[in-house]
Amino acid sequence: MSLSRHPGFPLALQPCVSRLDLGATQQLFRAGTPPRYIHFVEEGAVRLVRHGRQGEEVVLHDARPGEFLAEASLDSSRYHCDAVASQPSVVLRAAKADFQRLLADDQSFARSWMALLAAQLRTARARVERLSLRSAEERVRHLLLSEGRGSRCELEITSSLKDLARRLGLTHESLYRTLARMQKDGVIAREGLRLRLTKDDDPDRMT
Amino acid sequence: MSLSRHPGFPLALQPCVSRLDLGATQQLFRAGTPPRYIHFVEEGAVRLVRHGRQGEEVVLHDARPGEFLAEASLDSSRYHCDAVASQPSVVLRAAKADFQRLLADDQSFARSWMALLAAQLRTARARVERLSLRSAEERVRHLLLSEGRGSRCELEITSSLKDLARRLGLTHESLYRTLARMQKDGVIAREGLRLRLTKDDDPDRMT
DNA sequence: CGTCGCATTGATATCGCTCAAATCCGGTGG
DNA sequence: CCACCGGATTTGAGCGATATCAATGCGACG
Repeated sequence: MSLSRHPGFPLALQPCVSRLDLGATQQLFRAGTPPRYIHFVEEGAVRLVRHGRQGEEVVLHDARPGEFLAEASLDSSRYHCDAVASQPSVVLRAAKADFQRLLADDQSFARSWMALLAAQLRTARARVERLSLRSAEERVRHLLLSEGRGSRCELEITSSLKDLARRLGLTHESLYRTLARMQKDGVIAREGLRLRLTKDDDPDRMT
Repeated sequence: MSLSRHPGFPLALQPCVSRLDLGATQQLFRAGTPPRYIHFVEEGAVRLVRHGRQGEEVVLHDARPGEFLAEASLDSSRYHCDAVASQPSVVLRAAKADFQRLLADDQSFARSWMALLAAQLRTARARVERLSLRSAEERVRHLLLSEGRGSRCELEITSSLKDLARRLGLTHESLYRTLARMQKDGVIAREGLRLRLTKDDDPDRMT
């Protein structure tokens, strides 16, 4: 089997792996079913969603190339969410048993796996904190300050602004208006999908 | 040393642990310094804060009892944020070296550590999902459905309703009103701090 | 008692949601 | 090459849910 590799995919796991090609909106697994594989996004994007009563969907996570899927479900008996490709995607998968054997046998693999879990936990908690903010502008600022790079907190939006709005718990209209207002007020600068804070004039600076 | 235990704290780690009492606003560690301990909140609350250039602070997370602090710092050479007690708190800590030795030597501890990370990841994502709901009533229903016990999703509130409101991303006034309305409408029943759903005429309930 | 914090309810303001419409842009087919 | 289409982006108007401000009752605690 020809297995082209993403750099983030563990070498040790490659012998056990198989590939899946998913069309957009194609489902990978479903909430309530028992997990039998560990999945890895090689190309595209796979969305973890849960559905409310009226069919409203909540995006728990949008996994991009280089990420594992539903790490949290590995040791539970059922998936707690649906996984759907949000665009044509390529996914690698390995049997759960193979993965667990590797965790037990390969010390360094286990370490990097724990690091990965911890990193995802951090970002999830940052998101909780972000969604606790009441105003749209504060959420945008929080996003830039916590995920932006460099002294200006520059951030390249990888998805559409519409998708970003949903991740921020806003409607896309609100996000558009908020970004426009922040830009007009000189708080941020925008070049296409690249955002950054503009203000570095420290009001408390003496002399 | 008398080491009273939070149920979430791993048994195997207890011999290496020491306690810290923190006053409100007392700092536990600082961004940029190398991590030397793993921390666990036993009582109170510890806030992870990152500072912008004008001293504006962004709360990345407010760690409550039963949570580890900055688990991801195990692999990085420096903390990426400050940790400050937001109220008088009790924190357990173990030397990073002890912790890592235990992870490497004790297979079952490593497994339970990964399970703990995964469980915390799940609850964090459940909170993200909850905060993505737009109405106060939906958030309360989500809380009961995802954390309640039994067929009626009974839930005992351990903190004050005021604190609960903050975890739900609401003001306490809104929560009071919402609970009162849901009770009047017969959606929930309330006995003090015990809540439960009264009717389950929900056709597509998940569980 | 007096004080402090939680719980509760009322009145009003405000921000984001909803519905609606115009524009832009990339892709697609004639 | 151009007309058309669908989705993203943007702006407008109005409404409603939640925040905000305010007042009161209540229980704990010194």
